Amino acid sequence: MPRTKQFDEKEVLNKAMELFWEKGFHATSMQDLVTQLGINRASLYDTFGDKEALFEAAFQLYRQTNGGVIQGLFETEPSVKEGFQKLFQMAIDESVQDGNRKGCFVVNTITELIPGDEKIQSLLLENTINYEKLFTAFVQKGIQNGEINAIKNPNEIGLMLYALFNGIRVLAKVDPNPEKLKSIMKSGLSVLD
Amino acid sequence: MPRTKQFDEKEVLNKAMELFWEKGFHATSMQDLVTQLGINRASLYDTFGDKEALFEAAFQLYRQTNGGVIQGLFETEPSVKEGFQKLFQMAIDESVQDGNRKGCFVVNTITELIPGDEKIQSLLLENTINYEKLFTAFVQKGIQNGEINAIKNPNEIGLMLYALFNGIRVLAKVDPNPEKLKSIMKSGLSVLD
DNA sequence: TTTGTATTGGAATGAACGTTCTGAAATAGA
DNA sequence: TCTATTTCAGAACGTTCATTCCAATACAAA
Repeated sequence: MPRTKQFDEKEVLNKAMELFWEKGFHATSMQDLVTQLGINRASLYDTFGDKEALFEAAFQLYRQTNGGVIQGLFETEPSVKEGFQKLFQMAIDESVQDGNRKGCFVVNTITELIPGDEKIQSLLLENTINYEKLFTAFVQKGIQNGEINAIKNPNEIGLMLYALFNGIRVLAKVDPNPEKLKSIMKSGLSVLD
Repeated sequence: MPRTKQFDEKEVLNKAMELFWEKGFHATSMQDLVTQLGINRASLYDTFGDKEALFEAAFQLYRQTNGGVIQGLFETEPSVKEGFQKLFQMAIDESVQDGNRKGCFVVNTITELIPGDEKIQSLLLENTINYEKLFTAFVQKGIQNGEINAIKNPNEIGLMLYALFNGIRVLAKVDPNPEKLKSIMKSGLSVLD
């Protein structure tokens, strides 16, 4: 009976993600979204709700996409040291290649929307703890397979590497210099030796 | 001849800094500033110029204050390892004690205003490079006084510690847990051993 | 082809935005 | 005390904000 949608919902959400990722929540206006997404105002509201709901959907899409990549890398990579190196190198490459200097959507959101809305705040906390566990477990795996000295504390090292990962994403926004970022990675990963 | 100012310029700028620091550039309105600063709209514009100029002045005040503290610490602290530990502990304490979860004004500004205005962008780059040099030079000092093994690369380590410093400020915003942050510090500073 | 329902385009809403303006108030020097 | 000059209070400016509304449109089922 009804008229069919003239746009692909996933495609549109992807564009919204890019926009919020680049400009942040407050600096992105609904007008920006209407223009860039190429769909009508009313369709935007009918499909995704208000600005906050759309942002949250876009953020979740980012989490899902990136989280999947990292989890996949950790699961398939037999060497833990190489796994971490690949992960950091991926982040560095992304920063260096991104002409828009978007940085990391998660980091951007943490710094922009805390303090603030409680919903997004708990989402950010949950996300962080997930990543910390992922990092820690991967270090643990390295200890179990003998790659990493069993004296090391996997929790401490996992947390540290995740913090460093975030720090790199901040610095890469100011100065996307591959050599410099590689130095940081090298020195950071030396804690695994 | 003229009527004298009824407010202390430095005091007002300090309040503006707090507000921008907590909410960021875009989420802070001129109305917020007028209300919180307790001075008149016209006085605000006459004294500091427009919103952008006021933000920049507030940001410079933050840089000046914080940069002075760090530089002072590095100059007076005889032990490099202890110096770094004190620095990180200061950042952790600040994060844990700050009920408003403001985080670091520099990190917040990097993630909010890049990409964007070129003026603030080059200011941020200059600031970052300054800090990196400061960190690197302090590691160098540790090598010279025999505290740190001369095999180490001071540039790599300095950059890494500065990246980690920024990462901690991000994570502390999501989860200001002192034990966790201390673990990160401990593991990070182990590169100096 | 007709009918019913969801989508669409675009105008319209009122509030909030950054900024400017005007006139009254206040004070240091003459 | 008078005068010159600046600050101050608050209204007013034109834009932009997020959101809603209303016909007009388009399409699946009858």
